[in-house]
Amino acid sequence: MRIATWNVNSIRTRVGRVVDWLVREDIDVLAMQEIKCRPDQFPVEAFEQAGYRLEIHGLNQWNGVAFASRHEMTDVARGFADMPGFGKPITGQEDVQGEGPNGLPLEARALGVTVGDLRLWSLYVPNGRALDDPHYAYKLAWLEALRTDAEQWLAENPELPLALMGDWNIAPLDGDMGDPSFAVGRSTHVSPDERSMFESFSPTVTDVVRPTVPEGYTFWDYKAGRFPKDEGMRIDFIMASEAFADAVTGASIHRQERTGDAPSDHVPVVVDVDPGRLGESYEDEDDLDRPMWF
DNA sequence: ATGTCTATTATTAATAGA
Repeated sequence: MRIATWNVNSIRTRVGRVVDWLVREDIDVLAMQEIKCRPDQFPVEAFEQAGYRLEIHGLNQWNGVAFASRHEMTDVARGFADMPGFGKPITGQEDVQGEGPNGLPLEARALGVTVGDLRLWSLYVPNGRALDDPHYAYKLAWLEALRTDAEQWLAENPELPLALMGDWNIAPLDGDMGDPSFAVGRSTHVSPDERSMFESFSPTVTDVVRPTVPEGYTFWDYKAGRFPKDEGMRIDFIMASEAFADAVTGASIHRQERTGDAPSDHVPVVVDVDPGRLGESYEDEDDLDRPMWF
């Protein structure tokens, strides 16, 4: 079972490339971010003809998250319970769809689905823009709410195979930052508060890609030749619970997808999961090759 | 090199966001 996350930077611009990649790489489930469209604008036919179902959460031309899956998706959640909104306070007259616990309009940044035993989230963490920008406080509050809710999901079910996948807009380690326009400790994505916030997700969820792929970026800005100079950033992550992590058999970052005609500025991040290693299969009589610590 | 992409509004040029 191959599960992936990819910030596609407009699905309408990228549909051919994304579907080709899904089929070529034999991907079962893809979490997309920055689809930049509403569901009625999403190019569903190309995915369906390739054998994928879709769940789409898009409110306007900004943000937007979605799943493409070869398998049935259930328990679809648009946003998580404590997710804050952003913008002008809602007075009741605006054309907004949803209001956060802070009374501000919700953005399309989180979509949860269940596939088999797996609980999967496609997440587009707010960028932050600048340390003194209101979007920066929003970023930290959004992440804190996500961590709070994720901790609760796992408190209710410690064996839940949960993955929080997407564009986290944080480069946790110095080696994850190769873009000289970001100063470690003094810019967004690499500030102490953002890195502390990222660290605070552990051990609830941990990075299941880095153990297999210790180095490499997932994003290169379009500007200033960042890709040819390999001045990128590692900001896309698959963060998973212990039950999920125990079933991971491999991982990869598809750097090649930053090349060629009209690439996204992000590349896909992939994990391979062995469903036989998940908790529901422990009782299977033929599952005798499972690790003995189960 | 205020560097490049995207989408929208309004009309082939401007704006805004990342």
